[in-house]
Amino acid sequence: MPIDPFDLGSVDESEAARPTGGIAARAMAAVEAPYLKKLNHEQRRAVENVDGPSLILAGAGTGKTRVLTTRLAHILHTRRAWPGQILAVTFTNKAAREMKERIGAIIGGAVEGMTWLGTFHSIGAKILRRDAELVGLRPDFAILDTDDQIRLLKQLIKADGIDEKRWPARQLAGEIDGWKNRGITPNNVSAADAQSYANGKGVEIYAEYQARLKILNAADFGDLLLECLRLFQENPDVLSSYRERFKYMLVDEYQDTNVAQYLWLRLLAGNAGNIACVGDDDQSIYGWRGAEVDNILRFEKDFPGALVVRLEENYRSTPHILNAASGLIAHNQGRLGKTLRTSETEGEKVQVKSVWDGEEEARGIADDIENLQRKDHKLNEIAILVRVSSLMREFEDRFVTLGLPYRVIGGPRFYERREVRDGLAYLKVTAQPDNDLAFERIINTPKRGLGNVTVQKLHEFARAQGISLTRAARALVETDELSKAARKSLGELLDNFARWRSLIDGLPHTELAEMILDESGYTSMWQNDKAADAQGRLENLKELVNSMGEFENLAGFLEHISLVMDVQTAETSDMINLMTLHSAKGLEFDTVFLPGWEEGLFPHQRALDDSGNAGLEEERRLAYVGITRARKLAKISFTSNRRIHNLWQSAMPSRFLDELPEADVDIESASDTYGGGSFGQSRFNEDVFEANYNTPGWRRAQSHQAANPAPKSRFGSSPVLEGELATSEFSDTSTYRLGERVFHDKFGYGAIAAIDGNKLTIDFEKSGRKRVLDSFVARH
DNA sequence: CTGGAGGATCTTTTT
DNA sequence: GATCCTCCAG
Repeated sequence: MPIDPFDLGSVDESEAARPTGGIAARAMAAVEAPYLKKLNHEQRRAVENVDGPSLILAGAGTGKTRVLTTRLAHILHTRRAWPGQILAVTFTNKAAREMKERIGAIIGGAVEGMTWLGTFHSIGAKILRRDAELVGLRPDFAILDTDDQIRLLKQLIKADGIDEKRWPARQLAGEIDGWKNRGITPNNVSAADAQSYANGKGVEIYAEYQARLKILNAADFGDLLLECLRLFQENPDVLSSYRERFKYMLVDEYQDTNVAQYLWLRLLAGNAGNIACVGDDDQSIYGWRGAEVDNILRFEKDFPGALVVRLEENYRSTPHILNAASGLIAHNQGRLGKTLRTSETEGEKVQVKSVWDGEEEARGIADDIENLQRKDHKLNEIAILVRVSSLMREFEDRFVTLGLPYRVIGGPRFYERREVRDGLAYLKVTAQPDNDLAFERIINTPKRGLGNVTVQKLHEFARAQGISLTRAARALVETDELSKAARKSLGELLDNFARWRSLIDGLPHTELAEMILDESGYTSMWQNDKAADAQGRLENLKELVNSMGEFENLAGFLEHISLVMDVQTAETSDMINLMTLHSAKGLEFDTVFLPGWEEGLFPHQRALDDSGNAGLEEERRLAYVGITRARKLAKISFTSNRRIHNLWQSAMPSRFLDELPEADVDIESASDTYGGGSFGQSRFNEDVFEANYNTPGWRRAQSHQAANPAPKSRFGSSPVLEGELATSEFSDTSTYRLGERVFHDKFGYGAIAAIDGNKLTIDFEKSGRKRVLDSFVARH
């Protein structure tokens, strides 16, 4: 509800007088603005201390967004700044959108004046466009996405004679992104970093790549920040104009900032900046894409005298859920430390359940959901949070079988689908004739006889002449350089583009888009495709054209989609929510299922291998994020057997399970984790096991286990039968004796505690009691 | 230049 | 299991 008595929407920003937060205004504010009444003591401190740097540590469910938006409203209300003088940055478009909506709800129309509210990248792009020439670009530069980036790098790698098999472009793209995230230009890549790709050649290509971008008049996502930094550093006058403009700065999710963003913020904030950063070090889960938890841990050093407010009153979860999450996260070393509390007293314990395999896990969770549904639990209020998206499949299969409605959040995004990207490429070439990457994408899609040979010739010519591909094509069509067929085909394509281009101003852009897709043959390409998904692709193309309707013209649409890759969906029907732990951050549900808590999967082996203890701590934060999404009930499960890449692996319970405080956890004893069950047996055969025990992951897990023997687990002690192979090829009675010491490839050394036919129960020294087949152990 | 076969690979995800 | 990529025969 708009409550602003000053009607900021009508204030004329151009008038000479600037709001100074004068005595009168402050006095009015002191009369206790209504929006302040809804806040608790800590929140109020965070809102009212608007001058000077402050760090707001907002634990999960402590009203972070409310504080952020109220603080903004407070600045406006007390007339300390105009809407256009506040810089407010978020990470995602979704967050920016939400913030805008919520501020709008407090201050009304004045939110439209907040022109500097947006993501780091969109604000970076805006700043760059204003002074593009100063960094060697034109104001209409194109923004490349990851796909374009990789295709461009491939060309450079090939041109440099590097074996692309050995050194994939994707890897170099990752390295370059990493450098850009850390604010590193080609000139100051460290020697050690440089070695990581093609014996140091990576840096040369990085430099070539930057040069190419300038020629193409393009910037990638990293450049939107990195080039901004250069702009500020090389042009003090530009920097100071922005410093003067931004009276107040707000940063959301500060724990996710990377070095480049950090430098960007510091430059803009200056020494005495009124900068407020909101974040939670315990929810930093994006280290793998450059986020530096260190930024938040170091805040007080960076901004001496900063006010630090901890929001610890949790309004979301029950005490057991909070305690379980707190107990878990307490195992991390590098944290600022917060203790969440709640005034609630009731609630169920966190449940932990052990199951045989992924199928049983999905079945169990689906059963639970049906039971909840009978008790009128909304499906919308249920979420399943998985570590990796490949785990979603089992659940989807089960839900489809049962007819339970569900939605996948995250997942492959609309603008990343092939057909949408192709369609966009046609539009881009029409609007931006020199967009080489877009042109190359569709030059032979649909097939029109313009293959590698032709494209290579165009490239050579374009490079030699220093012109773009379409210009090169235009020139070569007039000559005999190309084969007759290619010449004809290319000529037609160019004529088409010229015609479409001439219609840009004459035809509504949605109609033009339809025309382009039809006349280029792109639509019929999919119409003639017999593949099952062709129909869906055609619908996506329609949707693409539809979505253009909201924009004024083609150029405006293209600018929007290069920065906003997500599509806002107004999904209202009642469905189960299925997503990765990463995309769950910021959301909350009454009931949350957390499947797949197994060593190697969660914590993920790759995180441990790549980043060691830091990786482990990030995984633990991810677990913390998962548990704290739940308001009333959290159900964790793990399997004994997991199929990964179509290979069966036996799994150990996640170490995180042992880190949950016992008092807050209920262990649901394994229904049928081993032996005798009606399922599971037939899935195993010796081949699978052979394969299993030889995978790299397996060996890795073993060496890891040997290096850090896990403490005896409350969960690991339930016996697990390794492969139910009780068939004729094994003797019925084992030749082993009770008490004999044996060695098992996976579990290590142990003593035989019981013998049942060819099944042995063994007390392993490192992994507790297991049931295994005698053929998997050796006498020691 | 095209299409199909065979091979390698496979966290997380935003902009 | 699925996808993406390369290689080779037509």
